This record gives sequence, C-alpha cells and structure tokens, in this order.
Amino acid sequence: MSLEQSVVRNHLLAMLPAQEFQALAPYLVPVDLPARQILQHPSEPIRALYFVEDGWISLLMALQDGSSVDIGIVGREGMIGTPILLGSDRSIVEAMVQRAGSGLRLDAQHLQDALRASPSLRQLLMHFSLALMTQVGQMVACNRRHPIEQRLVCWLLMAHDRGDGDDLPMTHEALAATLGVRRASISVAAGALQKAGLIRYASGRITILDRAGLEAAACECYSVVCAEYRRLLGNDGAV
Amino acid sequence: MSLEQSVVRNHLLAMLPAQEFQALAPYLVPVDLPARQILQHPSEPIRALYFVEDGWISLLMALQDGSSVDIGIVGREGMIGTPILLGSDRSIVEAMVQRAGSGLRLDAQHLQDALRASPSLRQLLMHFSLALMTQVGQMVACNRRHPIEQRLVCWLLMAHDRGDGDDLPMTHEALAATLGVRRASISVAAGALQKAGLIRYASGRITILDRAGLEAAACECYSVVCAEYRRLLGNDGAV
DNA sequence: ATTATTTTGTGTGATAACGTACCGATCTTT
DNA sequence: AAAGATCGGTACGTTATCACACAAAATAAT
Repeated sequence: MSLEQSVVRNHLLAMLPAQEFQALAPYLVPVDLPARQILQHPSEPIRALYFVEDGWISLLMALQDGSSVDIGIVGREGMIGTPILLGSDRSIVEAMVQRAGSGLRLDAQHLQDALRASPSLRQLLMHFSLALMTQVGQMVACNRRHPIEQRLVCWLLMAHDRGDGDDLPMTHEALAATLGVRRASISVAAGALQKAGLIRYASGRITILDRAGLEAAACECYSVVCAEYRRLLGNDGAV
Repeated sequence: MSLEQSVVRNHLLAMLPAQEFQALAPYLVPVDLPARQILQHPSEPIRALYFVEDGWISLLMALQDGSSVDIGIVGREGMIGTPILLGSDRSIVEAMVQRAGSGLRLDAQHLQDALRASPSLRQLLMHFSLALMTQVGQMVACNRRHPIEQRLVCWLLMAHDRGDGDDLPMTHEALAATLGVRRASISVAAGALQKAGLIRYASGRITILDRAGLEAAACECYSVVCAEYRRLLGNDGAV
C-alpha cells in the first residue's frame, strides 16, 4: 500500500514527476518529528535524509561558550541531510526539530538507489542545497549589520511561512536562543512589535496579526532569501 | 601540449588520480586573476568555474545600504562556481578577487563533460561545497557572538593559509569592508595585535609575525572550520 | 621637491545590546 | 485552591561598536 503523492506536503517531493515519485515512494518512511528531536547531531553519523512535511527544523551552530546560533530554518519546502547528498555522513551543523511535525525519512544507504529511481530528485535536492546556502549566507550579513528587531521580524516571517497557522509556539526564551541574543532583548523587541499591532503573544505562543506590516518591518534579508527560493525551486516549491 | 598535474597548485585538481587529471586537462584554461575582478556577479549568469591557483577570492553578500559582508574566502584549496555544480547559473553571492593571482578556468558548458572525464571530480567538488557551507555557517555564529578583534584574527589566519608568504596586501579600509565594520575599529584592533607583537603593518601591508600567537588569539571558528576542511578534503586538500 | 592622495591614529559622544537581577503574571501540578 | 514552575516586563550599570571628525604619517603624482 504505497504512499500517494497527492497527500505529500513536502514541496520537493510534490514537484517530482508522478512516475518518479512512484518509483521513489518505497524508500520513504513516514516519521513523527517531536519537538527537540535531533535529526543531525554534530558528533554522530547522519543515517537519513528527512523530507519535512510539517513543523520546522532549526539548523544550529553550537559555540564553545555553550550558546548556539540558528544559521537556517527548514520546513516543508526542504529537507534535512544536505551533507549526505554532498557525500559526507557528518556535519558540524546540528539539526533540531523546533516545531513538532512529521516528515518522510529516506535512509542514507538508499539515497543512491533513490536518485537512480528518480533522476529529477538530484536536481531538486541540489537546488534546495543552493537555496539553503544562500539563506545561510544572507544570515551572515544579517547578523553582522541588522538590529535585533529586524532580525526577529525576519525570523517570524520565515517561521510563519513554514507553519500551518498564524500561531507560533515559541517563548521569548526560545527565540532568544534561536537568534543568539538575551531573552530580555527579545521581550523588548517583541513588545515593540506587539505595541505596533503586528503581533500578539502570551505565554509561549506568538500570533501573527499583520503579515503585511511585518514584511514592511523586516530587513531586506527576508525578501532576498524568498526570491532565491522561488527562483531555484519555483513558485510551488518556495514557501 | 597539455597541462602537467605536477605544476598545478590547486588542491582539488592536485588530488585527482593522474589519469583523470589528464582527461580533464584539455578543459582547463589558465587565467590571470587580477585584484578586484569579479568572477561571479549577482546579476549575471555564471559562465565558468575557477580553480584557484594563487591569490584568494572573497565571497560577498551585498546589502541594500551599500555595505557588503564577507561570507567566505576561497584560495587554492577550492574553486569558485558552486552554484553551477549545484545546477544553477546564478547566485546572489558575489565572488571578487581580493588578492591577485591566477587560476584554471573550466567553462560551465564543459562541466558535464569534465565530470564524465573525471568521476572523482564530482565527489571532490561536492565535498568542497560542503566545506564551504560549513565555513559560511560558522561565520553566521562568529558574526553574531565574537568580538571584532577575534574575527579579525580569524580572517588573518585564513588569508595567511591561502597566501604565499607572511605579507597580506590589505589596508585597514579594505579589511573593514571585508569584515563589515568601521575602518577605525580595524585600526584599533590591528593596533592591539601589533602592540602584542603578533603582526606588523604599514600602509597597505600586514605582516604575520607570530602565527602561533595569532592562533591562540583567534576564536574557535578558525580551528573548527580548518578541521572540517581537513576532514572533507584530507590533509593535503586542506589549506 | 612640492603637492595631492591615501593610509593610519585618535577623540568625542551616541547607541545597541549585554549581564544581571528582581518582580509580577501566567500556567501546571497537586 | 495552593504551591511550584515557567514566562514576560522592566531596570541598572557596563561594554562593544558606531558615526563623525580631524590630524599626522606615508605614499604617489606632478
């Protein structure tokens, strides 16, 4: 009883030609992605790719002082496991489920078979890798030059794109860890956004009230990265 | 009369099996890389890959305020043109020659032929792309958390690794643009390093005096990224 | 040699963000 | 309902870095 492409929410898989998807389907295993699960641990071999169906995954870089910084975010527009695609079973980048959801697992040892079964898959995955690289690159500049409030807005928009509704299950504390700043700084920045009527929040839940207003308040980084996702993955592939 | 592998200084090409290199050689065109030449322009199609032989190339992300930030640096351990490898002839990342040198050009339309001629090449290029991705990711965290002086040291070490001697032809102004900070901040940071006897500088030239001392003064980012280059490209591939 | 240009040193005040701390509000557990 | 834990608001002093400005030193051009 095989997986139906029509019910797949992952954009990469949804874009595959129907026949290729059918050939690929036997390798795909539906899995839950509970919050805080680590899909890619810096010190352990990566055993599988994950095509995200729901929720979103943070790519983190841990520092020696114990802090860590988000270098990218992946939702149903993408997958976790670019190192495998690029020929290594390790990476110092950590991938952690930030918003619980589900995904389709493709075991690493089947990747070559899967690529044979679906010739379009390689191109899609490589394009996604490039889009992700662009996102990470933009983050370098963003972290260097843009103030906390804009970075926060940028993050909220990216998370909103990858979520199901207008609610984001994040505390100020979690956001602070994600953006690599103090919790108090988030409280101040989020307070300003709430006062401006762009968002509302209460105990661990942030609600997007004015999407257009947020887009206007974000730094360029949001739209630049979005445009690149669209260019590489098409309007349907982009979030 | 073909290119001799023994005289090639690019580490990726040097690591190829001799036979594969011979098959690839006809596609490689020696080129000069004058300072400030742009190998990859955000708004133009990328027509070629460049295997760096000498000098180094900055990967830049330009921002709307007119500033730009270095997201990575490539020397003879690598190549310019990962977007082509990953299936796109465009990228919003700019590649500019920062220290003049030379390279071997592989025209984009020959890449597929080249990959057929040298099966090892794809794996090497993908490993390099992953190493570069790691470097960029670490830069995100570094820019977020580490002070200017450490970032400067980090950059000096990376440039030193990729250069020929202990002299780096960079003004404070150029360094400021590279690191995305004020020129005065560089003068202060560099002044401290000079006072500590780690470097010496004069009008557009920085000399590395105490390599070990610099390594001790750098943030973790330098060694983390180095280790990843070594892991992925081997001791000979790493800078 | 003189003049212009580039490069570096330095100072002043402003600002963003930090570390830390404490309190009240809200949620969870019992 | 009470107690405990988590979450958010706010404040204080500190530090890193900024923007701007100007002069001294070094280099290049005439």
